[in-house]
Amino acid sequence: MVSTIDRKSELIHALEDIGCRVTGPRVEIIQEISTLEGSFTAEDINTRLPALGRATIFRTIKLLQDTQKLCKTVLFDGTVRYSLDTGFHHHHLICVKCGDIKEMRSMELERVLRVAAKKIPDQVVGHSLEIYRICSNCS
Amino acid sequence: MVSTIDRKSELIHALEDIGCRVTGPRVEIIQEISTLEGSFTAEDINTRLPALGRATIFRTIKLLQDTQKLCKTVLFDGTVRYSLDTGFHHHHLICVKCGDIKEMRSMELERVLRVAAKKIPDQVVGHSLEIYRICSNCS
DNA sequence: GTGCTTGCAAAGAATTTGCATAATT
DNA sequence: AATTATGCAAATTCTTTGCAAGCAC
Repeated sequence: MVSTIDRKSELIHALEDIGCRVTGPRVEIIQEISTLEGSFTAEDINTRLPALGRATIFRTIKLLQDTQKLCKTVLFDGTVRYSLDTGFHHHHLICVKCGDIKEMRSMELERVLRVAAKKIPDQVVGHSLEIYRICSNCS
Repeated sequence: MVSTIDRKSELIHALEDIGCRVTGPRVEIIQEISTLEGSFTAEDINTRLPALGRATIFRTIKLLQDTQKLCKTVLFDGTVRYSLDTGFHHHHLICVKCGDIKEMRSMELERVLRVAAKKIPDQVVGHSLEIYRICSNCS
């Protein structure tokens, strides 16, 4: 299990690595993201950090996506949510009630997807798979 | 192969079935959708039928979704595209260059997905799978 | 000090809604 | 004739941008 502190410094270092300054607002946003267990929306951060400008929140989220540490997911209804990213290829378990997103990996699924890709005449460049569920909090 | 005419009357009947009137604007929109081979955006229809109000286009598209004959897909970049729907469970083959969407079905994939779902402790209510490719027009 | 960042407000883009008018059944 | 549908324009929602002032390095 990764601690909040570890996640926080990992994200801060990731920003530094792409040449960003470590500023107060950015640290505050990273703090919130690290504390949140599941996925979140830009609005979630805005609500928790009302002193920050929305633009800063969107800009920081974008930077974190650039570091590959944050993953953007557009849900079936068009809602945009973000979740921490391990950096490995993975799929999402999405709760249809609260929108929470968890990562999921399965070698078996990947294998079948590779086989399926071979049957497609065009060049396959990737895939995304979302499994919809009702999470334990919501059921 | 389904003809444009068949698709058109199928969509018109589908609207009638949910208690909608068959109006000029709706028929025009259905005509365009039936003629288009792949997927399309609301803007595509608006461009082809500039005499119609945008609101009418969005409202008609929504009605067609209600009939289950039209499928809404939100792409990785947030773009919204629509495509004709067979009504059966299926997945999407999406071209990363032009956004074109084709339906795809695979018993093998479904089987593996069912097995994967059983391993998830929560109640799984569905899934969606998109395979990204470069279509023959774009490659 | 220099240049990257911030917050505000304004601009955008996409979609929805209210309402008077027009068309369908 | 009774209702539903349309088109326009205004309102929404979410996100981005321009810019002067404020920080990090």
